[in-house]
Amino acid sequence: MSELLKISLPDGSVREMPQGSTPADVAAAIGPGLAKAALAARVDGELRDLGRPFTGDAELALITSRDEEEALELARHDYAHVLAEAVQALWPGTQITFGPSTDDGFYYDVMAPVSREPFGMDDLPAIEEKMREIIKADKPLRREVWTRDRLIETWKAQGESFKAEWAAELPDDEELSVYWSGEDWMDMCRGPHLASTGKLDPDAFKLMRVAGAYWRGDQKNAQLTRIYGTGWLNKKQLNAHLMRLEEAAKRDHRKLGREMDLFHLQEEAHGSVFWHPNGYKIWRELEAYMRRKMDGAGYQEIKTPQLMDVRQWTQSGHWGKYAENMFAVPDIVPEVEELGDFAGETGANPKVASDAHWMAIKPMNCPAHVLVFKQGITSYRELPIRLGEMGCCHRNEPHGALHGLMRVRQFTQDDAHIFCTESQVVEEVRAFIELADSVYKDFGFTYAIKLALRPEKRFGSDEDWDKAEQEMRDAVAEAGMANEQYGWEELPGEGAFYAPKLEWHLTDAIGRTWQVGTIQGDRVLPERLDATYIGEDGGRHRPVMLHRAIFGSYERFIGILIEHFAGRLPVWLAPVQAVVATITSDADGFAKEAVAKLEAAGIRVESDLRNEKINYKVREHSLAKVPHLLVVGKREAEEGTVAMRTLGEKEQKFISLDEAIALLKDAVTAPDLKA
RNA sequence: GCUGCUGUAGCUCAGUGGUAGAGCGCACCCUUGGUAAGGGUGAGGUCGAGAGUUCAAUUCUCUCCAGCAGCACCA
Repeated sequence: MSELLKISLPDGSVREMPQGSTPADVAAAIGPGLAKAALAARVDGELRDLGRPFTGDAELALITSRDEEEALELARHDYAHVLAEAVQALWPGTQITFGPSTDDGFYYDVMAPVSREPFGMDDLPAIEEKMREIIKADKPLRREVWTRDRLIETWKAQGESFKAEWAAELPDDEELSVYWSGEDWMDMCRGPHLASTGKLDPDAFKLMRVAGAYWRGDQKNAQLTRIYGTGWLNKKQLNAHLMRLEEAAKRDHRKLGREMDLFHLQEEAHGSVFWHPNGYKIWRELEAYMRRKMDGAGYQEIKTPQLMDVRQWTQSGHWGKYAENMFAVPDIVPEVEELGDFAGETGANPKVASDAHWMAIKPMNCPAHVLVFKQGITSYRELPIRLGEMGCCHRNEPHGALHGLMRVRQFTQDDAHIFCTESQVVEEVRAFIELADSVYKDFGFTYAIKLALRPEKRFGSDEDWDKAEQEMRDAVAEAGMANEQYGWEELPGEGAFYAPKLEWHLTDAIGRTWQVGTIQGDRVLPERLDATYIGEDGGRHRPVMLHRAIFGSYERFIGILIEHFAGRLPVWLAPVQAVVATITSDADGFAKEAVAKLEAAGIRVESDLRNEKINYKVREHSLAKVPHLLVVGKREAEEGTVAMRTLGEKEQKFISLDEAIALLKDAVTAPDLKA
């Protein structure tokens, strides 16, 4: 009976181990270093505890802190358990419910005992201290399999009504396990866990905040307190994370937008941006840039209606699927008496007749682009047709999702749709990949390309999806980007319901990623809206429609730029590219002359003739992130020179006004216009 | 949309059951100063909106709105 188990390792070797062995035993057999470093095991592809015996021959991979993703996940899950243990140790009678890991940490939902108020921020330091004690005690974490009845009874006996309820509802086919922390605390958990609490770094976590949560996310249920923490493998990682948060706060585009007077938001139009002159200068510069890029790439710009009859949206399928996120408008002229209080100050709603005919504000541009394509008869000889639009769209986003420029209700896309034949798809996608690459490089971004594959709920046959996905792969391969350098990755299940989606994820200056560009091959909408072209054979054919964008939305892209550059935009985008500041009023005349010349040279320049000291002016314009400051005093006025101070540089240049103009003219040139 | 927190001057924030304060900014005056804050004076607020409790509400209660954090969502 005591046959040896065959355990295959990632290097291809096979180790024979006695029955009842655990991954920990294998680690020990390989070497003491590995035994110490091992955190968990992957057994036949499933993450397991080190101490859980093999049930037969198995493939084993040992997880160490070098497997960062798994190690972090394990550590965060363990921090969550330690958090729960700490809270119960401090306040016996606290009920625990559920505590998973999150993107950068963990949380646990708990319910304070009746004897005290719900937990608040003030309680966090004490909980952290207790957590450190538990970690330092290095309590072994031991798995046991229990019967359902025993679980339920134990929880009931401990007054843990939530856990008892949950235990009763766990699926039948699942082995029910508990984990002991030492001998005095246990929690029901599927695992896996680290071997002991001591595997966690007591200085690599921090409790961040508390928030309310309902049991099972349902507001009819009891209200719990969710305690959030961030957790890492070591203190260095934690500090880096905290630094990132601090740095991100400094770069927050909402804060910088106010300080730099770029835009504002207010409740009467929440989710829609009021662009100020400075902010709109950035927008116009970007728009002009994108027009040049798209004109150069064979796109034709169009402009389509903001409002279309609801029946058009019904036909395209949007009304059925997204009506609740669309804005609809009754197609009526309000009569004066119907306006009632609406015309006054109380703000009551206008009356809408029950038989009003409804229009909807466009949430996207594609149906209108198909309608443009469908005008007249198109020959295959005209394809591909690339229709672009700086399309202003409205989506009624969930209110809790709105966030500065990043998530808005009104936005403008650098949108375009390419109508082409089946055989042109790969080449069009490849050309787009290169266009996108040239744009992101102009802004200094690195990026990853990912392919979002078919979702569960989808239109079309599996063969169609096979083909559509392969087209995208082929195009990326032909562009030479299906590799690690371009972060190439496929994301199963994340595509749109009608098509796979290539996505561009930019990495910003502090390592965050932003999904901006996308291209999707769509065969559904041309079908629904009956778009056709005449083929070589004289018959009607369905074009493929490629939806694509590079910035995504102007609003969001500007937000990303502000955060990426921390407000110090490249000179060609800076709202104010130079300020001429005087030292004394003797130089006012020369300053005005300099401003006039700079303006004539196409530079966005302002003068600062205020009765202030030069120190004050330097400080103010530096804080305003003006890239170039031209200081003129009596001496410069007499000599026709300027003292040019560039943001971020210590040295200033003493040069003639003409030299300064030449330097600035070069500095403000958009990257695509540089030689 | 869900949960928690927040809403006081243009901005950042303090404060109070008897209708409010600071710093910065702004205006005016003095100062003409050579590279990150010169000095003085002054203006500026229906304390998010509505209702309730109260002799009295910016303050307490409720409802709504918006913002922030997280979650869910993102064609």
